[in-house]
Amino acid sequence: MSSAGSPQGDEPGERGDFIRNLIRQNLADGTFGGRVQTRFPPEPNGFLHIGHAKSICLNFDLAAEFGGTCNLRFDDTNPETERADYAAAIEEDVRWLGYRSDRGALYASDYFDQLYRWAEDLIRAGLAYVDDQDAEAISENRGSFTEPGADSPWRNRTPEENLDLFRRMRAGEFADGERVLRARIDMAHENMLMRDPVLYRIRHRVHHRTGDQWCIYPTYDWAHGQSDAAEGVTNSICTLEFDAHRPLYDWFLDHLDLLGDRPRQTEFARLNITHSVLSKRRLLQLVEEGHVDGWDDPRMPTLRGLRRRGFPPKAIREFCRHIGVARVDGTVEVELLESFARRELNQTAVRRMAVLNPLRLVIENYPEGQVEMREADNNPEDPSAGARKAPFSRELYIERDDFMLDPPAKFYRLSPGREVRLRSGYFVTCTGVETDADGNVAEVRCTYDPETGSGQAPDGRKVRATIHWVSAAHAGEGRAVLYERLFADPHPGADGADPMESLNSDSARLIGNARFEPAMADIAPGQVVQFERLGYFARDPDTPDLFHRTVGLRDEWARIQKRQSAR
RNA sequence: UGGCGAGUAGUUCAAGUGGCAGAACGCCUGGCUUUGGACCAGGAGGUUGCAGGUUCGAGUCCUGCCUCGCCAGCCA
Repeated sequence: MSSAGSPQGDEPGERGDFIRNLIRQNLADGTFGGRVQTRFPPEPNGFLHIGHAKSICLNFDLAAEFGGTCNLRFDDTNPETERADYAAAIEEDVRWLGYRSDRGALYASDYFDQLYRWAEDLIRAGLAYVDDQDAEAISENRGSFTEPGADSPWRNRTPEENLDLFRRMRAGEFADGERVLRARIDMAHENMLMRDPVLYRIRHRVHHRTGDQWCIYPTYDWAHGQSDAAEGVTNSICTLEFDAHRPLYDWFLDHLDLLGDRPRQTEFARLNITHSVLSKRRLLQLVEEGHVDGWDDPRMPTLRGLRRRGFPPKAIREFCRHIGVARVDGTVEVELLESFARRELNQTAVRRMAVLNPLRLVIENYPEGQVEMREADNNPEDPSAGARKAPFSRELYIERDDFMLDPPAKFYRLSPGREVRLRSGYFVTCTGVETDADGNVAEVRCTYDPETGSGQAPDGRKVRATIHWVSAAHAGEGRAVLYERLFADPHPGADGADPMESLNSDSARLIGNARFEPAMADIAPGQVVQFERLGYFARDPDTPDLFHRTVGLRDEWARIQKRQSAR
């Protein structure tokens, strides 16, 4: 079955994206002895977002599809920015997304000893040297895109001298920035990254795992490939900006004494989403400037934000599989993510009636004081979800939007003289309204047809609309937040603009006086429920009376209104 | 300015190694329905960045050009 456009297939021999094709080819020619091992390597210096999810899903799915393994490995080579609590949060988020690292959490810092030994090997081979130049001088002597760099005056030190100096660096004899260890490659190389890259820098800093054991720390380039090799990674998958690092990645591994195969780096395009930003810097700015309530604000594209918002992990996984991988930068429409949330939630979320903007409805011919329990399916898509009972009485609340005194064309809901169905209740016909001093509709009057309790009229007459309701005397009260796009512009910051300029000032609208049917009490903290006809809402984990709108239902009437007003 | 990477419906991706340019989301029509939801059926939407060339035949191969992204941290 599926091939084009649905890369989630795991049938061998099926065509797919360039990464899967590569792995299949490796498998066929025995490159890694039939092994497939990947890794997800975040730096523990912030929270994971939907862009990371793409990488997580790719790496773990690849391993699962080809019978391999995938590890979570923290790239913790820079003690200045990293923290243990970030690492813990990342582990939690990966688990929440639905993946388990095959060997628990691994750390680049676990390889500091091995990395150090490899560095000494390189020095002994005359391929690395200690440079006394400061950062500014190194930068100046690197040259430019069009001009070659200049050799450091310390480039030709003997291996003995380099070894001595490097050991003294490690022993703490020098201050931060006083010396670095550099690879001895080619200061005129057309790839700037090959112009004697820095391997170690001095940082007298406490590391969140190794404490004060080290005062020299490996750079990303020196640590990454070797960490991959150390743990047996076959396919090291990273984003496009590391493309230029690949020759370096290979150079190091080619000049070291490895136990196993040389891992292979492959790059793919990172994810962008419309009406959002994903750079760490912008996300941090949103939090620090108070545009959102924190890293787990439901408007944030962080996994914690999406979780609080009610996005099911499965929907995120399916989304990531659907968008596939390529080497072209692009921006996915946020509507696609939402459509995956709807698809999943439609199958799994229980239904409840909630009225967000209450309008009193009085049924004139329904006996005062009478209450009957109406049965309603928990989920029409899933009979095994059972049913609940909702109290029905003479005075109800309906949605203010479901009534119009003077209805325009194509408005099928309640209006004077018109009959509609109350969901899981009876047919009612509007007989009139009560208005307040300002002439606003304060209450709608109607009569009900006791013969329509089955949902159908015995005489076969039809109604065009079914609306939701709650019994006024039995309703619970609560609050709901309606979210819109955080950024009004689909591409915030495009053409050099400041993304913050397009912040949507109305991205969170609080509804303070929503009314719920009593069975809303069954909804657990964090659980997502469908408010019938309105959308999916997640009960806040900490504030039980608060619901976050995950995503609305498709709204045909809203679309008609939009079209009419556009005319 | 040098190097590398990339250009296929609005968007994201497909289209063994030259053989009828497709899917999903979005949009439009219709059907069905106790959610104007879901579901079902259909439709619109393409000069495959541009210009040449090779070939019976080019999204795919060749040449030139254009546009976009990344690279001059002791960040990752």
